[in-house]
Amino acid sequence: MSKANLTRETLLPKLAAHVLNHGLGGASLRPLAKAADTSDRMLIYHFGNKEQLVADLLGHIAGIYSTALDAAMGAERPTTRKECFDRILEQGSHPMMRPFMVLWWEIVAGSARGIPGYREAADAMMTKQLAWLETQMPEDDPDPAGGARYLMTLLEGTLMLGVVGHARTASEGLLASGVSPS
Amino acid sequence: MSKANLTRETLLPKLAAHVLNHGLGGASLRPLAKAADTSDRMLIYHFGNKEQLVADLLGHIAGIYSTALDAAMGAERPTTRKECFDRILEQGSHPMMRPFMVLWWEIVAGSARGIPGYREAADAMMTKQLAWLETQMPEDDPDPAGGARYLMTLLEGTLMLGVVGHARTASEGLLASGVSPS
DNA sequence: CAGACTATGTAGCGCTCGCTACAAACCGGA
DNA sequence: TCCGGTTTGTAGCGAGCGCTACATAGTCTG
Repeated sequence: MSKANLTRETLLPKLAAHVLNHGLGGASLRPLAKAADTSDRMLIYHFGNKEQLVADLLGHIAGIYSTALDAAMGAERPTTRKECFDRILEQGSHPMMRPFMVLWWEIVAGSARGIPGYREAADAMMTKQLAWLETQMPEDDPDPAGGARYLMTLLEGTLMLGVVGHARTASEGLLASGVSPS
Repeated sequence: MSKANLTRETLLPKLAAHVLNHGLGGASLRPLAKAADTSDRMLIYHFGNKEQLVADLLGHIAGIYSTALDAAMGAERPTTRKECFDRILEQGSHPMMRPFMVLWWEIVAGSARGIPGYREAADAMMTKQLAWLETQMPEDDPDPAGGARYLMTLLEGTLMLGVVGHARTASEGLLASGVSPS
């Protein structure tokens, strides 16, 4: 195995890939190490302890999410809030995003429980998403800032309901609200 | 220690109390047993294995939630959607509800990850909450069913944003939507 | 009272956990 | 070339995990 350049920076992408596929809470050092072609011994050496590793990993994942949003910045803006909402919801429901969404709820749960590092990562990702959403608001929207926050609240509620098998509840609610059809 | 009447039914309330204070995912048999004044040996004896214990526990907790909602059914209904939303949000934000909310996000995360038993419990709780919310809608609401679903989506989004430190984002969004002044 | 079945205590199995002790390999500068 | 620091491998520690084997106490039925 190539032992070249074993640093936090080269390890984090492989660790992130493993965590996206297998979860964060249940991840232990030895499987993580194997996923990064190294040993638990070296993970502790480079990160100090597991808590720091998880914190760094969450920061790295938040960074990935941020750059993914930057890359997804559409050229042409939607013309209505409804269109804006539908577009971002569809993007979040894309199968490619599934591992990320599964991990996301784990981060929310960790944030609620107060596990070190989780809250910060979750906050960063939401802040980024909000900023991104503001840029995606219709150009002629009377209140882009407030509208983005409103849409984001609706969006997160929709995603949560979807996760627990109540996607229909959300879509019927959105239909009644006039924000989104279907 | 009183060894009287050691059954699933007498065990579950004590187990639920422990889980509400210490989390579900990280809970292991021996601390759970101590919280219920018994031994890990007996937990396995009565539930078969840990997975079944967790499933039963989630069912029990969903039941607790359901009866709590029944008890919280207000005598006089709100007169506007905004009032309805504010009232239920305030109730959900009550400090007494905190352990339950923390556990809730763990259930959502487990549901997203597909852990057996989580999805069913989450679904049951949301279904119950929706039914409850429908009864709390203003009497003259033009579309109580759709309105309840809309408010619920907004509510869940608000709660999630609150958990990750974005309560302001949600309240500003609600302000812009006209549903809640905050 | 005999026997069967249920309920419980004690002890421990094999495993994984995060982490560490110790030594060897490597590598740059004197 | 030797030397000191950085990086890595091997082995293992103590603890906790879910779960089981085995024996025993209690209880109910015939």
